[in-house]
Amino acid sequence: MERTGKPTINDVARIAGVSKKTVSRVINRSPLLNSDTRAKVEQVIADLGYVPNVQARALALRRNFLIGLIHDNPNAQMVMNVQAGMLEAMRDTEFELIVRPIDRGSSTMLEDVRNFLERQRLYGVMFLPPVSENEMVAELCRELGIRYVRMGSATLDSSEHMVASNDSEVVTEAVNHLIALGHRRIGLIAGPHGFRSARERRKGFENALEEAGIKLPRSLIADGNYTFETGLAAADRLLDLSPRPTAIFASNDEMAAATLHAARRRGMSVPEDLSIVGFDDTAIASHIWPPLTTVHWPIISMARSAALKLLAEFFGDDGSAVEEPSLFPSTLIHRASVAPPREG
Amino acid sequence: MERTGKPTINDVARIAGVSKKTVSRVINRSPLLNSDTRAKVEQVIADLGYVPNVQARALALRRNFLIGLIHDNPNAQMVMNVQAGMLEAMRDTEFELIVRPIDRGSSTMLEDVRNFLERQRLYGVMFLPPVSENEMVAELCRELGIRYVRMGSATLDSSEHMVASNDSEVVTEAVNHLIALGHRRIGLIAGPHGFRSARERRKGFENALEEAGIKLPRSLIADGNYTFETGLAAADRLLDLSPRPTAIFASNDEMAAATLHAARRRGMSVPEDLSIVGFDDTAIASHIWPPLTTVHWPIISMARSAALKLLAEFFGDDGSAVEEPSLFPSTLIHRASVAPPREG
DNA sequence: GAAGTATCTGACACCGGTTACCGAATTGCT
DNA sequence: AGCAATTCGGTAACCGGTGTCAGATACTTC
Repeated sequence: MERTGKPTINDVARIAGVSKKTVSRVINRSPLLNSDTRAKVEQVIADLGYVPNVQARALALRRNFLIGLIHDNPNAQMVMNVQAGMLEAMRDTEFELIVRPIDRGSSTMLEDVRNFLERQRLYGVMFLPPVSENEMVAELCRELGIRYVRMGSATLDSSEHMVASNDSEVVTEAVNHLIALGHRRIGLIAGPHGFRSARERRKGFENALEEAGIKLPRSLIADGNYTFETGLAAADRLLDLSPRPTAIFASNDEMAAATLHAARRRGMSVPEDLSIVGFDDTAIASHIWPPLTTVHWPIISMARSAALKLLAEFFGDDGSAVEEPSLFPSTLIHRASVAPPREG
Repeated sequence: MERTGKPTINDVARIAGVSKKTVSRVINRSPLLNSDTRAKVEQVIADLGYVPNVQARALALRRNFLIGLIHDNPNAQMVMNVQAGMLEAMRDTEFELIVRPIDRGSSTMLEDVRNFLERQRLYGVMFLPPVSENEMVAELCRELGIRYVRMGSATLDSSEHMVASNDSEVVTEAVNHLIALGHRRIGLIAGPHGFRSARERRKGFENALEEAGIKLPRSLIADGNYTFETGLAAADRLLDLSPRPTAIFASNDEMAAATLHAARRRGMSVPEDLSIVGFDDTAIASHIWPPLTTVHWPIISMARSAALKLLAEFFGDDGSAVEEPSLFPSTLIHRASVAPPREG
């Protein structure tokens, strides 16, 4: 009998002189197995170079060895960082990453997610903001019995299902810093209303001004969408004001970069004529000139931790011993885009 | 008998009063089927909301409905763009995207790729540079009988397996532009030696100078790694030269942005004191100030096209009728980072 | 030494599809 | 009408694993 293709569990069983069920037990590290038998089977597995068939396991277990990433995020750099963090956690495991962008606006969004989850039978899934802020997708995962973790800017779920940051407080800190330098007319470029992170950051901004007793004209708040283009429009609107703001806090780095772009386009110097603070600390923040003072959002760590939460059960044994953190404090990074206002 | 969970092919067959084989034929659009039968079965499928089980099909067909993306690329924005292009092509299909970064340096790289491909039984796989330039991975796909497409900066494979651009020529064009403006001392920040794209771009650079009869001191070429950090170091080295170059071509936008950063850090004006040209036209090129003159590399289109090549067979019927292009011309984008040298 | 118990191991059905093969039904042709 | 060719649909085996449960073996206990 010619042996073609890869060896299967049957080949292993036959050669080792045991049943395939026993081989299955070896693969799945079943505890109730005689160690001699185990050693014998493992030897055969090694000799043959046997690798269990993923598809067959998926069928029998009704579960794939795939981790999903569901997102609807306008910020490419951020998505990339999340992927990097997750892949780091999954490195050298048998898990793979499957990426699924969805359309937040679509009326079939929830159905799309459901179909995706039901079809793929993922081992676990991670949601990025803003989808992660949608309570219904979490509900859906619970209903389908799928492990999930949500990433967000506030705690929305229990620790095992959440990695969050403290956006509000750190923005307050950043704005306090501007105030301490003497800024009084401080503009805000807000994020999209649908994002919890946008609301948290705005809240942090308003808290700082309120604490300092600064009354903020409504016109100093401009709306953006977390994209460069909307940031540019918002910045232009703020810089057209008279008197101009002496500092602007943009709710993410893309829009902060756009603010810098807008300022320089009209011949202003940064930070002399305008101080700028961003949020995220993505690559662009340190790449542009002057490098941006911004809030470091530890997104790679968050993503890694999220993936580890999903895999915790698989790694088993110590499981809860090395509990992954759920709150990741953001920190203010001082760079060159902030200075005292020009004239006191 | 209680019906729990999702309906299976057996349920459909029973209710429609046909055998599961017939249902299977309907699903797989088998041509030899009575249209009445087909209609009846399709009706039942619709009523039940039946969806074929992906895992079972994967097992039986020895093939998954997954498209892989294998990359080892330092440029996050580029990888993101590729994903966007591929996902666009895969939108509304039953295919999903599975992402696999690998470690080019690793001695087990080829084994890693093989294991990945063998385990996952992908429908097709796409390789990004620089892995895509490795002839052995292509050989591997042929051996395993897996559809593949390589993305690169030169034609390395037959049309159905390749999407390529014309880096060399367009760089020549860009440098000719600098020469026409009067630049004579033009620096090059080269990409890593292992990248075909880096060699093509360098070749284009050297061709332009040669055609113009400009002899280039070796010191005007600095090595980079396509990352911002290495670009910064290379730019610093070039700007330390005396006399300084009046223009610098950086082999990608990241390094061009770093050059701008380095120049401004030492108080130089761009483009007055230094002209800069980049390559890729990623987001950062238009976001920084001044916006970069750069080469637009149509990577999203390339990626979309690559994915469509992989899926061509699946879409079937017209198949070769709408042949996807394989060569994607890059074009020079004129923005504000280039001007004539300061003094004639 | 017999009975009881804990520990392994194997037979068999099953996950939900597909393919091979075969028989039945329909159609075409003389 | 009779026979072959063609089309359609069904049965059974298979893809390569896992769950259930009973049987075999080893170890205690009295």
